[in-house]
Amino acid sequence: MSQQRHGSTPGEAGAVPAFPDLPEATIARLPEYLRALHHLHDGGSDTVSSEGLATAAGVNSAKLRKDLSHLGSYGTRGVGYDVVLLIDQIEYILGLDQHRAVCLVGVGNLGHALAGYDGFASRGFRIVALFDADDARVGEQINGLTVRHIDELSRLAGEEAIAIGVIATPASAAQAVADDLVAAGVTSILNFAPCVLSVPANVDVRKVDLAIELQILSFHEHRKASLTALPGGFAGAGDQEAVGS
Amino acid sequence: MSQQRHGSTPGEAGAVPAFPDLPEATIARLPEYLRALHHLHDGGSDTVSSEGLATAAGVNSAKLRKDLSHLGSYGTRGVGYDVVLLIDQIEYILGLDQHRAVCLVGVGNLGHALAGYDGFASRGFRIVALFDADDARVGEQINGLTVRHIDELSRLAGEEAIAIGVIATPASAAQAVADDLVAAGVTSILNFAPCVLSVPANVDVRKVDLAIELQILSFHEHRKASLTALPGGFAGAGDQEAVGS
DNA sequence: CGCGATTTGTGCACGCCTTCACAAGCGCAT
DNA sequence: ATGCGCTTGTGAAGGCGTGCACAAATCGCG
Repeated sequence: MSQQRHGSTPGEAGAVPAFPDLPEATIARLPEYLRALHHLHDGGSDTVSSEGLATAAGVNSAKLRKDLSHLGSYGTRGVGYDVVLLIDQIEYILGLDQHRAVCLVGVGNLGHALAGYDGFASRGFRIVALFDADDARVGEQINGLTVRHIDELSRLAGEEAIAIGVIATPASAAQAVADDLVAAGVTSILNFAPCVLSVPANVDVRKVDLAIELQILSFHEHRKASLTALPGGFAGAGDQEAVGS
Repeated sequence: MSQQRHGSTPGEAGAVPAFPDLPEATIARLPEYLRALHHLHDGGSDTVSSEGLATAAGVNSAKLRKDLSHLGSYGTRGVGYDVVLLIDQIEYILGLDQHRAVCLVGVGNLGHALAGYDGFASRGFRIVALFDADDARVGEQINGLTVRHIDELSRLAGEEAIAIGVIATPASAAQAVADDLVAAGVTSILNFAPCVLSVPANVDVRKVDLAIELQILSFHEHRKASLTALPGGFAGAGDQEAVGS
């Protein structure tokens, strides 16, 4: 869905290049397919039908087939998809065959958990550095990494190419950190701070706001509650509808 | 955005009810507007134009106006929107005026951080209970709450109505926990476990998978890398968009 | 009181995404 | 070899969301 905008591709007409420009919606689902495929692989499956994989990934089978068709014909009619082949293919498209270095800025409550989160390492992402602006936290050891001061970020960038930066700071510090990351050559940012970041067009930003998810659920709770309430009449508590004229 | 499906509304033709059924895309943006509005309010603004609010929320102004128009006419032409009025209105729609009890299951690495996350409390969500299946963790004090065993969930449900459950367990345990939550009367679930949950139609599930976000960023990194290796060389990068804030 | 500046609310067109439905292709049994 | 059943891949239709462009409405000022 609408994450922050990223650079539109120039209208270059590549004829089925090594990189088909997949619909954004498809890209967002590929990791889900990948997870389901790994699960099937662990369960001993060699092949899987679109119906089976769709169920495992929680989507419609037609959608899944169309998604996969975008990255080429890797299925066999009458049989299904080769699990291993499809895993390799999706991992290639997602660029997971290359281990991307991730750095994490902000080792507070959330950042601390992210630094130790198994789900990153188990899917090929290696956190190579932790940063914080708080001197009290600098030097702390987390999961085998030492927290460094944010000012050292630019120096680290010279030593190791960092592709992805994760921001887990308070909102007030996030923009400055983003600027630092961009200056250090980072071109992808995962932002957990509840604020809008301004970055150059060539930098991708994805935002995860935990509270927003709860608020969306809250809306649905509110909606469901208003439905179970008696349908006829009584417009509930919110009677602050000032009638204009 | 395709989160897990939730119950379709019966085709009842309510004429501008107290609850306009907003487009899902709009709902997902309302919390963002709300955050921007609070920020403006703290800054002393009484009114704000659609252009100003749109910039603060990182969206198009036409989109913002259309979103807000769905919940009624709360703006004044030639002037803008009354910040406080709009805050109240959005909070009402999102059901944030009612404090919803949240319980959290799984006090591991991530769950621990979530239990102490300020962003929940500061936006009206109160975590009232923590659960875990690991006896070694039961009894632990986190942020003033005692971790209880998952089996006590049903008993707590009798005492206090829990609207929202947060699952922060490993994927292998998530479905069983979801079943327990549903049995306890929970009708909204926020799932951090990387798996698909199966729940009754009247239960809403939203999923947050941190690793998926990284994988999507990885894709774009891969894409960008394959573009720079292309003909015209160097696609102009450095046009930072100036956003005063 | 009237006029111009300003901003909201929205009709409309466009594009993306989803879903259906089916032809094309593949393997297997006979 | 041939036909049958199964599954993929895709054309087409419909729905949803976005963004433009403009009419309607309001305020301030002379």
